[in-house]
Amino acid sequence: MTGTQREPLTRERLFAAAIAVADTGGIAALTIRSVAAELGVKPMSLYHHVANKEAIIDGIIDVVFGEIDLPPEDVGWRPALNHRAHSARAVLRRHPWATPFMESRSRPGPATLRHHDAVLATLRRGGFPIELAGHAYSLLDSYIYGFALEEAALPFTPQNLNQSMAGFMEQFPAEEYPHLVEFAVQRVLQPGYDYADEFDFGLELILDGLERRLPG
Amino acid sequence: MTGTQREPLTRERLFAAAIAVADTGGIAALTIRSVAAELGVKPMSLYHHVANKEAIIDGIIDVVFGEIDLPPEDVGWRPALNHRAHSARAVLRRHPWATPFMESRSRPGPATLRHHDAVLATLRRGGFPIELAGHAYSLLDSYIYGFALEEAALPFTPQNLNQSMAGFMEQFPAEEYPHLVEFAVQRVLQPGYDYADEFDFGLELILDGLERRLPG
DNA sequence: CCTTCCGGTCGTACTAAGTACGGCGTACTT
DNA sequence: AAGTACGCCGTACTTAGTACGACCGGAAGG
Repeated sequence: MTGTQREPLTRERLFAAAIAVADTGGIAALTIRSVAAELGVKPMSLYHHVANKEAIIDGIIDVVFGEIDLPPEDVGWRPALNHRAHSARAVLRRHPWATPFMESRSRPGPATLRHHDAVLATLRRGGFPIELAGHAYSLLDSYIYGFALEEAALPFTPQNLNQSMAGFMEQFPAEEYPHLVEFAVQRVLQPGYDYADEFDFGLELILDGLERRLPG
Repeated sequence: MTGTQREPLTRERLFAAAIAVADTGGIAALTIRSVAAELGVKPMSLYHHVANKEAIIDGIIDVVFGEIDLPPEDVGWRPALNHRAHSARAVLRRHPWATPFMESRSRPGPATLRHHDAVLATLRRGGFPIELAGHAYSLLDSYIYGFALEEAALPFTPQNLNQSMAGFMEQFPAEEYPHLVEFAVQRVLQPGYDYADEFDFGLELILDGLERRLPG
């Protein structure tokens, strides 16, 4: 059409555009039309590369899984799982819209399957009996996803914390929720507080507990 | 219109209908039109009771919070938190669509605030210094929500497990994911396996770890 | 070089959903 | 009996997913 040659559309470019849209505007902004616009293309063109919007979600979730580092194989199970947990959290922080979908795809992609396989391998190689490996995986991922969910939901960042907290606490009668107020004043509003720091406490507690439950 | 007198519409009836719709058809089925139909009323009638669809979500999430038992005050912190965790999980199992929204409301309702206040009270009364109370709350809720998210996402139930697993494993070349296959065959497909049982392992591990970190 | 064919893009249009605007009936007040 | 206010709804506009089939440009074959 114009003189500038257009990159040909591919599933990869489509998914990248979809992720860019979701990163910018949240999952609600992810529409067939917005992705098409991001790509400089008309909506119906996407349907030659994906079956429908569901397939786009499937695709971008697998891309997100691919961004998470696999547990390194050259260290013990504990540092390996620690590394993978921090990587997962960093990725979910970059793509906060993704968390609710990570485990909900009925057609997991190859990166997803490879990831799960590698984590199970780490556990088994680390000496976890199969049952304990299942417990450990469930616990770790529940924590990681749950934490990502909470972090994504926080209405404040360390920067705007004071303002949003003030507006927040005007909404309700403080006397009715004394412990909430105590926690806000004595903890959240103290200098240096950052919810992100909570992640390591839970992760280390969980890894401690798993180590303690390892046989032999 | 007809002879049968119609119940007057209220926010409470509206929220109850919305929850019924979501429980039946998932969050995607929750539309202004479907809620109106559930109530035997026309769509625009709802707008006399709520500002918009967001306000309906706000409302039903507060109702869901209200269904969760507060930690009982007449027992120690550990059984109290255990009780509240199981109650939360049971509620989120009943309303699986709710999990991603539980912490994402920028206008939490009274049941939500009361709930958070009561949990903090339990921790503080149990001897948790304020910082540890924050750690504990973040960890517990991350785990509970994360677990609920995973449980809601599982494509199988104990009943249909074998069939869905079989269909599932045909989708990919088994040799590429040996640990996934091992886990499926040696664990998930064994009689008596129920993902729901994983909840207690993690919860007890977390409560153990918290107890261990309590001062004095 | 021209024709044929095909993969990929797009125009049109239908359906579902959120919701703005204003009408209208019923029941209670005075 | 007339006014009034509240709550219900008819209509219609906008955005979104997507079915259907047309169109176009380059590759393949004569």
